Formats: sequence, structure tokens, C-alpha cells
Amino acid sequence: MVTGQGPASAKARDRVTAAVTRLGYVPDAAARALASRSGTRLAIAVIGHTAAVLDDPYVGRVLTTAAHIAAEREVGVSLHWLPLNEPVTLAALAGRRGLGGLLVVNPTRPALETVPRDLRGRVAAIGVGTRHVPSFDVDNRTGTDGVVRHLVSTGRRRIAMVTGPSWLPCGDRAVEAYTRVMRDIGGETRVVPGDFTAARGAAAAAEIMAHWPDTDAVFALSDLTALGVLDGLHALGVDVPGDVAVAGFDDIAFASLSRPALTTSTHPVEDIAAAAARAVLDRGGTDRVTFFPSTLVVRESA
Amino acid sequence: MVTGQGPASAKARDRVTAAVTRLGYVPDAAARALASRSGTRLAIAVIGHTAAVLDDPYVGRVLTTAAHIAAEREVGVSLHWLPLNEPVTLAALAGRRGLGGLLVVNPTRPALETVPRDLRGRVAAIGVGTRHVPSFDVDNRTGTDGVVRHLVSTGRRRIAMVTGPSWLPCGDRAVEAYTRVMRDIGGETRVVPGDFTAARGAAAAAEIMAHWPDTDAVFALSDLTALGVLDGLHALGVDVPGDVAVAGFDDIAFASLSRPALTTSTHPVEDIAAAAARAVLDRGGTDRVTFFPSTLVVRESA
DNA sequence: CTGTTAGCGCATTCAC
DNA sequence: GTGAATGCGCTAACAG
Repeated sequence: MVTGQGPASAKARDRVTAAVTRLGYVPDAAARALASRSGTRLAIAVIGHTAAVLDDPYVGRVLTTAAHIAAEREVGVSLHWLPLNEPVTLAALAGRRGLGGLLVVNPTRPALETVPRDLRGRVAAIGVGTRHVPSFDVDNRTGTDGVVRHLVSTGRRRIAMVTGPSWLPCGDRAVEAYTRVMRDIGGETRVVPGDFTAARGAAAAAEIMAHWPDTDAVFALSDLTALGVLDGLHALGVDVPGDVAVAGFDDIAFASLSRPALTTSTHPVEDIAAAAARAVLDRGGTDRVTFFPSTLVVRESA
Repeated sequence: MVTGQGPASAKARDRVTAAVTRLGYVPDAAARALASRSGTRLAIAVIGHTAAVLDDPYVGRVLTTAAHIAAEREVGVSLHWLPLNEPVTLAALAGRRGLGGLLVVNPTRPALETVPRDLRGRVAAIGVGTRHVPSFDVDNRTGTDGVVRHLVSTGRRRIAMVTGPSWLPCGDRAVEAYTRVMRDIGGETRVVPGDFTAARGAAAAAEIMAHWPDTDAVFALSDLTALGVLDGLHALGVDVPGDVAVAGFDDIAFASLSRPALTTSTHPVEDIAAAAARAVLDRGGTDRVTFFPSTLVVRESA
């Protein structure tokens, strides 16, 4: 048993180990996959309306991390788009032999229900999970709480929020956190739907200022959207942060390069993806749900 | 021959094809890889000083595209960092079984020389190539020419250039193009080394204005660096594009979100990566070198 | 040109 | 506890 798994005496194991290192033996992933029917690929499935979700930099970061971790174990990674309203596709994907594990990005619960039984223990969700699929996600509840309380602490009271896509359940916790803070300070909730794009952010900014002209802060659940808000506000002649403060979420590389530099909250995408990839690759029993902390980064915009 | 490659009569082939679709037969990638010793992974090796090169968004885009293309062929992708000064690592990488193909990103010629003979025909370079490794790259010669001539056409004459890392040979063509235009207009060449990062761009801006205070335009061979230049110039109190015009290269998503919005030249990374991935995955005879066009995008900064 | 056979390098399953 | 068969699903090298 080269795997170190099987039954063997300590002596025998040592001898094998010695031989392995001496001869520079490297197991053949293909042969192992064939014999054990364990698969040779880690599939990464991203749920979204269109295949364009694959081009999101966020997906790139997840993929980069997963591909790096997978490389150490001699397995490859493949990328798939899962149309939002056709969860069947996931079953089809899982049906292929050669699938060693599955990472679902931006999952919905119905979609997760369609993962076949025989894949259990080899699936992880980056986002919400289910009883059978462990979840790895950023703690956007406390992250959002931190951002909104920062806005409050700097004197803002009429705070609007631009959310993520409505079908994405992992954004709910953030909306709840925002709502709670607003209730605590006795303020009105001003929620506008977003979709994580910059274009939507610019449009949302216009909508917000039209509906609630006295708004003094905007929090977007995505830096990209927040940058769009910055743009939209600029077009409206609104000064940031003088008239309106703007905060985002993710702390992407460009958050520090915008003008004004964006106040935001971190999103440890690499840590999350690494943990999820390791969970399915190493089959270690994992917690049902693992949250990764998000911390406030104060810059100029709020 | 399920592959459709082998010798067979037309009738027989049709019968097989019919049976294949009727039974929903799907070939097992692992078994095929084992029997044909063809490998099951497409490795993507990125050359750079530190492992941090893997975090570059550019790598993410290459990886995303490759993983998507690979997925259609039931192969996975793995990501590897190749230390700049240890080309031996490439040979070690290639030694692993299970390697179906190799994509080298940001290659140097010496590194490419170390790819083993038996990998020939299954390697492609995103950047410069060699006699045995086909090259897929953006045509940054004409791209640069376009940008610099645009600067000239808008009245700029004292134009500085921030290059890429000096060890990266694919940047040479851009420097040549810049040099040629400057010679044509009888201007002085003002070349400052860069490394594709924003931080370096800010520093380069300061250096340029210190050495050549009358500079009226800066061209950076990377949008990220150009954004850094924008930042550095802003810190110096220099107005863009009033005092100094700034142009980048790549047309990344954030180029349109900076203030002022960045004038740049496109870099079809996805097209390039797709072509390279297909070349190694499909083993089709490829041209020695394929250039992908870059086109000028005029925004506000120049 | 066709049908047949022998491995590819492992994990698994039995006898011992 | 150990060692020797068997076969995973396919390709390649044969013989017909």
C-alpha cells in the first residue's frame, strides 16, 4: 500500500518508505484513479445566469488557489458553468467518471440538493452549504456589521445598501446585519438590488439618490459595485466622502487605487478556496460550515 | 478506436458512432491516459521571481480560460510556479507522469531550452517561444506603436516609457516600437524599468518627473503600472491629462474605472490562452508563432 | 483493413 | 499479519 492507508506492520511500512524515497518513486495518478475509481480531476462549478460568471476575477482567484493546491497532489482542475435554473447540469457533471471532487461556487440550496450521493464527502461549497455539503464562506455578517457601524461611527445615519444578486443566498446574512444595525440606530433601511458588477453600481447610485436624496452613505456588498457607485456619484456631481460616504466589500487590489481610495472589508478568497479544496482533496472530515473572518479597511471613501 | 483516429472503414466508424451515442458511452479519461501514457493534466507553469506571480490577475485569466477549454476534453489543469533562475524545475515538472501538456507563461528562452524532448508537441509558450515551442502572444509591437503614435498625434513629444521586468523577453518588442517612434519624431527616449505592478508605477512616475521634469506623457507597458503612474503623478500634484498624458497596456477591467479613465491598448488574454491550450490539447500542428492584435482604446488619460 | 490480445500501474481481493 | 492474483477501461501492437 503505497498510500500509507492499508494495513501493514510498522517495519514493513518503513522499508517501503525508504525504498520510495531512495528510488524516487512517484505514484501514477492515472493508474491510481483507474484502479480505485477515485477520479483524477477536481471540478469547479460556478453557478450563474450566464457563462460570463466564469470571467469574474473572483472565480480566477478561487481557481488559481485550487489549481495550486491540486498540483501538489497531482490532480488537475477543470472549470464549469452551471446555468442558474438548470441544476440537472450538476448531476450530469458529477456523472462523468474521472471526477475526483467538486467545488461549487456561489451555490444555491436547490442546486446542492442535486449532487449525487456517491459524491458525498468529495464536495464542498464556497458559499452556503447543506447538510451533506460543507460550506466555506466569508463571515459577511460580522464583516457587514463592522462596515456599517464604521459608517455610523463617522456620523452617517441615512445609509443605503446595494446587495448581491437576489438568488445568491450567502448575501442574506449581510443584508440581515445591515438591517439590524439600522434598526439599532432607528434608521430607515434603504436596500437596492445589485449583481456584483460595476455597471450596476453606477445605476444603483443614481436610483438611490433619486429615491432618497438625503442619503449620506452607500454600502455595496462588492468592491466592484462600490467602484461603480463611486463612478455614478461622480457623474451626479456628488462629492465622496464629503456628501456621501461609500464603502465596499472584498478589498480587491483596486480598492486602494480608486480615487478616493475605497473603504472596505476584507474577503480572504484564497484562504477560503484553499480550505475548500483541501477538504475535498484530502477527504478529511470537515465541519458543516467554516466562516472566515472579514476585517474593516478604512481608506478615504468612508 | 473510439478516438476516431485509428484506421477503420467508413461503415464501421458509423456503426461505432451510432452505438456510442445510443448507449451514452463516455470514454474514461483515466483509463485512456494510463493505456496511452498520454497524461491527464495540463500543467501551467508561470515563471517569476517569487510565487506571488501566481496571484497576478493575468495568471487568473489564463488559468480560467485553460481550465474551461480543458474541461471540455475531460482534462484538468494544474498551476506551478517556476523560479526564474532555476530552469531545472521545469524538467522536474515535466518528469512527472500524468502530464498531458504544458503551458509556459512568461517564458525565458533558457527556461524553454530545458523542456524535455518527449514533451515536444505538447508544450506552448504564452510569450516568446523557441524553435521547438510555439509562441502565442499579444502583438505588443504594433500595440505600442499605436499607443505612442496616438500620444504624438495629440501633441505630446517628450514621452517616457515604463517597461516590464527586464528578464521578460516579450517586452523587448514594445521597447523597440517605442524607440522607433521616438526616433522618427526626433525625440529623446526616456525608458524606466517596471515590473508590471502598481507600486512600481507610482515610483517610476516620481523618477521620471525628477529626471525629466518636462515630460508630457508616460506610457506604461501594463495597465496596473499605468494606474500606479496615475497615483504617483497625483501625489506630485501633476494634472492628468492636462500636464502629462498617461497611457497603459492591457485594457483590464479597471482601466475604465480609474479617474481619469485610462487610455490603453487591448490585450486579448483569453484568446491567447485558448489558442495555446488548444494547441497542446489537440496536438494540431501550430505555427511557430502566433500574434494576437492589440487595438487602441482612447479614454480620458491621454 | 479487421478482430484479438496483452499490458498500462495501481488498488483490491483473496489465499496463506 | 503478508504475498500473489485479478481487473479497473482503455490503447497499441499484433495476427488474421
